[in-house]
Amino acid sequence: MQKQLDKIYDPAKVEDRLYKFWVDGGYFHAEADPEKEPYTIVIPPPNITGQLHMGHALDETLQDILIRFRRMQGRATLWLPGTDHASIATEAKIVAAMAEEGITKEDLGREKFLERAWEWKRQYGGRIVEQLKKLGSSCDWDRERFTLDEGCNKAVNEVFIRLYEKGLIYRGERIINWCPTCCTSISDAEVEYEESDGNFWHLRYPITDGSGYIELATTRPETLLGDTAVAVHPDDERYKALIGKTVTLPLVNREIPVVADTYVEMDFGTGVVKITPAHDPNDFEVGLRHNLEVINVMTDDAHINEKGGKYAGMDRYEARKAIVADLDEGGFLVKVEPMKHNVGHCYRCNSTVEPRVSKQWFVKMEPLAKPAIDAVKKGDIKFVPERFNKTYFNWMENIRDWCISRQLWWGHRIPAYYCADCDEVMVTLDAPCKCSKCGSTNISRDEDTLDTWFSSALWPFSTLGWPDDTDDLKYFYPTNTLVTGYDIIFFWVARMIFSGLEYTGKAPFDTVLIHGIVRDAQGRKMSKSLGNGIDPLVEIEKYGADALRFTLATGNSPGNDMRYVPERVEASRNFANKLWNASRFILMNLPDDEPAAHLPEKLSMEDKWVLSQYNRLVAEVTDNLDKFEIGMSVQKLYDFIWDVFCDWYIELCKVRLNSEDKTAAATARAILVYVMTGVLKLLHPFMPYITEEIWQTLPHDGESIMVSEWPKFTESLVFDEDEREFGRIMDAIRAVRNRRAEMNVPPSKKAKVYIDTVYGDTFRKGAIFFERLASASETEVQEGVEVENAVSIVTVDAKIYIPLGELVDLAAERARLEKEREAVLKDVAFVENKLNNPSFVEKAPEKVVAAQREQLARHQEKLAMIDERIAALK
RNA sequence: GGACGCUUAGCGCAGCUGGUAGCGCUUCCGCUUGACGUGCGGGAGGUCAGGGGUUCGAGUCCCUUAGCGUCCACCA
Repeated sequence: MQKQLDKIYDPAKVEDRLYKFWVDGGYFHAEADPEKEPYTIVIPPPNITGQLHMGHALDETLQDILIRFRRMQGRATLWLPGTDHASIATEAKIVAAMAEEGITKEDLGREKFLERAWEWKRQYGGRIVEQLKKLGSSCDWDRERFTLDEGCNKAVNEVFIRLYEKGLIYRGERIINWCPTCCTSISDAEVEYEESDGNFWHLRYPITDGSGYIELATTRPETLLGDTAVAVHPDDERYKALIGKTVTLPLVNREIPVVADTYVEMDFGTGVVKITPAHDPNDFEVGLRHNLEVINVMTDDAHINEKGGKYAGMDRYEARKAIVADLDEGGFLVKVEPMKHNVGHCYRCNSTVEPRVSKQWFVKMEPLAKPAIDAVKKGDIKFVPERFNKTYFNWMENIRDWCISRQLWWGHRIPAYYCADCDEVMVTLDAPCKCSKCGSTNISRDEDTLDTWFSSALWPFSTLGWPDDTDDLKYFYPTNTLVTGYDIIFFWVARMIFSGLEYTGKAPFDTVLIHGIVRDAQGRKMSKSLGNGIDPLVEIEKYGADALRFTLATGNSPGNDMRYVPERVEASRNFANKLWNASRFILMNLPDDEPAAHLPEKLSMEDKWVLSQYNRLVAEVTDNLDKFEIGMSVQKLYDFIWDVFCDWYIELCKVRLNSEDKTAAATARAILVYVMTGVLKLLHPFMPYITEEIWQTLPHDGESIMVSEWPKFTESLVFDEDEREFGRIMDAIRAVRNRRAEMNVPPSKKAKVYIDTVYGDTFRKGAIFFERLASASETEVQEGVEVENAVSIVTVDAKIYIPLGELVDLAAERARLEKEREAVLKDVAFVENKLNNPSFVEKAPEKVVAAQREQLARHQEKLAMIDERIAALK
């Protein structure tokens, strides 16, 4: 059987086949195993409406790296996947689709609408899941969940009822953010503020007793219709006399009081504020303090309602125009001042949000926030990087009650029932057949559903069976790492933390690994409107999933944004190809009956060198992954594989592989397979496909690399002395190459290399490599040897001569040596300077001082050799 | 108004607990070297944004200034 691989790695031929192999093998599936330590990640469930984008690709890649790493370490590893019902986004899509057919939600009715929504979910909800698979994500698909499935619904109801009974969920009339397009309330977190150009309309309201006017200013003149007071600061001398009097509201002719409230800033505007309790959160508070009437003047779709008199029926902006015109005409408009101010927009549809009073359900946050803050303070939960603690604290410490009811149908329906006769509110799991208070059967269920994030907040435990005390919950919960972007800390992470603590008594995870967003090559956010998004699936098709993953994992540090530069994916693709060809080389040299990776008894200097380097790599990569330093670990793998293994070790091995010495060749093969196998394992979490494909082709034990054992650092495989020894050879080879390149000698022009060194044994062992790697025709190692008419090269360890015949120019040789001497002198001076500084020697750690002394000795040795050589040339 | 981040080679980025600056791409020179030209060898390119401080020693810690960016709050 001749093992043959293509010259170029073609991911398309490999990926789907291997993914199927993994799924069929059940390697992604996790079971509670008391013998093992669990490791759990729950996926941030992507919206069913979504398409895979680079943000997902990054998020999934990081998770899969951690998951595959821990799985190979022997942990019972669960990556729990699923999707989010995304109430607003999904409902909006379905409503839009229906609009094309000319039907509305109301036409269909709730039940029919939901049927349609589920049908839509069945059709499109699976799309994103299939896309996740393309990345190579090793999720346990047997446990796939949906935030609106039965289990999640059970958890949601349980939580709602418990919190209600505890008094932490309440229903009340409060100012909420209303999206007139989505026609629902949204939470504070769902409002995005954007600075925009507006006007500051200065108005004057006549004082009812005829004594004049009071001037004030507003950015939303249409809310005048709902004004129920005018406020001034109690200490404001200008207006003290007016407090307690009334003014007559222009256009409306309502008599409203002038109240004193410290909320008013005397220095801002005229120091007078019109108070519209129904349409501004601050005004609402003022209204409560002064017992003001609350007049809601707007409809659900932001038109003026019947309370607005002649303006009723107008859109809010039409009304604004009309009112301003009427005010002007009536002499109530003093001036219009252009002004920039922040306007809130719905994070889903970007409509301008309308603050308004509405009867909604809220979660009382203060008692929940406190333990959630403590959990992070105590270190039960760690943010990586740590700076996000601050973001989190800042939000949690200033949090307001969470508006959780939504005027939507697609979502978890609120388990509250109302008696039409006595207004009793009943919050229960099962619909009551009669009122618990008056016995009436005239009962109806709350029409509203819950904020999507209410169910997402329970995700780490609802997916494991909570509220039932299941075996899975006991074993896999609390989960370990949560991986997500900083843009979602408030929406999701914070809410999972207080939810987990409140309902399960445990922090839902111990670490939150935060990543940034993936931007385009120019650093712009990828967006639909800009059309600058890069489709991960297209990239996978072009370069392979491994290359994409590798790119996203490289040069990326936690919490920071990154740019997606096409050249980088190419570099990753090239790296995959490099690895592929290295394995191709090894395979070409392997007999059919080659045993799986093992270490032979008798190792050469270069074997020990590479094993040492490899072994250190194992330690470092493992350590980096333990600390979530993913970018660093991947960089080290890249450097080792390309530089140490391919450019050096494979080249070195060619000598033995081609020699007559069968034992030597076998040793080289064994080390090649050993290191390659180990490196494939270390690389597997980052590049799962190619590593599996190669691993399967190489001699191996076990079914799949993904369930093979993660390499362990082995003390006995550190060979300091051999590393040092081989380092001398490498230095010398590099010096020879360097000199030849400098002199423009083509590799085809070979010449004998003479080496004068005190490290005779080392250089005799390494002599052959000068032929392989430094264009030597033959190599002679001899202490004190001197060669006439040769190019000379000095390293710290050796003087090297290459008789290059007509190319040798002794004057140039001398000049070059003089130049080199200058450079070494500088090095000597630099180190000497340090060592001559008494406070350095005194205060610096011994290790550092010793290292500097050694450094100096090396510089001096080199200097001495250069001097000798210069003397000889004279 | 508050908080945070970034500023390192032409470009994109690393740089962990402070000890004479690294990677990829680009660029220049050379190479049909029996794994790979998606490659090999060699080179050029940086007063680590400015200023101050701590320290024997700072890209790395502290203060400060500037530019860019993000988040939170929000004065009607």
